[in-house]
Amino acid sequence: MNVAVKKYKPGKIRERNEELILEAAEQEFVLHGFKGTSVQAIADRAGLPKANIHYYFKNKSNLYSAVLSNIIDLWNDSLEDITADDDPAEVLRNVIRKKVELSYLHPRSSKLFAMEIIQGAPHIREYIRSDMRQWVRSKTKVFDAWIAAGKMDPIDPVHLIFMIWSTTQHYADFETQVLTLMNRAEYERDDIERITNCLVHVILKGCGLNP
Amino acid sequence: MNVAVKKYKPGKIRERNEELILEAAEQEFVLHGFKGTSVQAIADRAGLPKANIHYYFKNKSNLYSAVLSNIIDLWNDSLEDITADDDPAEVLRNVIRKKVELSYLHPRSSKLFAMEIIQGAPHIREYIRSDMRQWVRSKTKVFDAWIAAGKMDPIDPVHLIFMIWSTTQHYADFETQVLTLMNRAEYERDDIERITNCLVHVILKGCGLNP
DNA sequence: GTCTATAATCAGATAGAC
DNA sequence: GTCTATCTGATTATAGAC
Repeated sequence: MNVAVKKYKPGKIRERNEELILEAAEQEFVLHGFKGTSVQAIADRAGLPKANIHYYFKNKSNLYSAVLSNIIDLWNDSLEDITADDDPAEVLRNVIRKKVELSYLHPRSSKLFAMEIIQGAPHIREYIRSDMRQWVRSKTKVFDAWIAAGKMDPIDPVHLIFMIWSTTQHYADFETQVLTLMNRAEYERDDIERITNCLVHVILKGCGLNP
Repeated sequence: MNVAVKKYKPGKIRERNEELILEAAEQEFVLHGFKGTSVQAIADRAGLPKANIHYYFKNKSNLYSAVLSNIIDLWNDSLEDITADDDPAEVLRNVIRKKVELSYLHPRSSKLFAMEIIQGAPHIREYIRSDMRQWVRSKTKVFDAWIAAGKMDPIDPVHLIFMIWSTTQHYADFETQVLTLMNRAEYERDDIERITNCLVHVILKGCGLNP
């Protein structure tokens, strides 16, 4: 039997408060950037005294890194297990659908990640240089195999990946502009379906695949 | 004869200093956002005392608006004069080329505009709602005419425009990520050519046009 | 674990000498 | 037009009572 069982819900408060703070922090960081966000504003949004933020996360920089780390985990599981034997059309269809879905469900995550990159990626430079580069390398190999096998047009795999990222994340990052230009208050399920179909059509057909 | 001619280069200093300040401000705003940027940092970068910034531009908000206004002017001249009689393939080729070129030549402008939108477009909401929406409306009519004439696949024109914007501006906004993943220090002329050709191929072919 | 009070620093903006 | 000095308020972070 676990000894901790006798203690009164030991990590429960901590877990809940950390969650509250991370959520509030993400919102504030998206609205005002890292430097522009005050710890006070995060505390107010989380409904906690400012000092508690410093109690749970040593300082603003640590908190920001924690938020970014959560985001990277959330967006990391796509295209995970493809091989040269898979059907490229089906793989691309699934990736595009998944990315549009993520943009729909977690626009704020995408926005904060985008802001970090736009500002020169000062906090995640190393992640891009190592993990992300490794990931891209392994995927491009599969694309190259498909091209060599004549399964798709010879599109540079790296730029194809950029194209999928940019077109799908655009609906999260530029949400404000997109919705205003479409004269809508927020995305509906229908919109997501239409966007996905549109992107799948253009990108797959553009790669010489059957949409 | 102009009376001002007798005065000692009246607007010269003002013009030069305003230019210096706008340039420095754009750099700082991209790096730290509106709230995160201090007037002192802009002054330091411009090589002027802080008080001069307030002399030329009433306050930080005015300066920021001036920078954004410059950016909008710079990016505004594309797709300006297309008609239903034009060849869609040629128009799209030119637009993509022009947008990639702008991203190459003025990445900072694109970045700052992107940050403003990501943060909810607090300073340019009205511009998007009026001028930009009007512009999109007029262009979609041309696309619709092309589709009705069977000149291209029935791709929703609005999403096609978003696709062109997102894929081209990605190379400016996500410059840090793109260059790191491509293992390069900066874009070369060759890269720009390759990127343009790749985007032209996929998008045009994806729309049922001849790349 | 929680939160008030406070220290030390930095921000935007302006007055006023030059 | 230029720039130093300064006001006022906000900022991060911490100390210490509860």
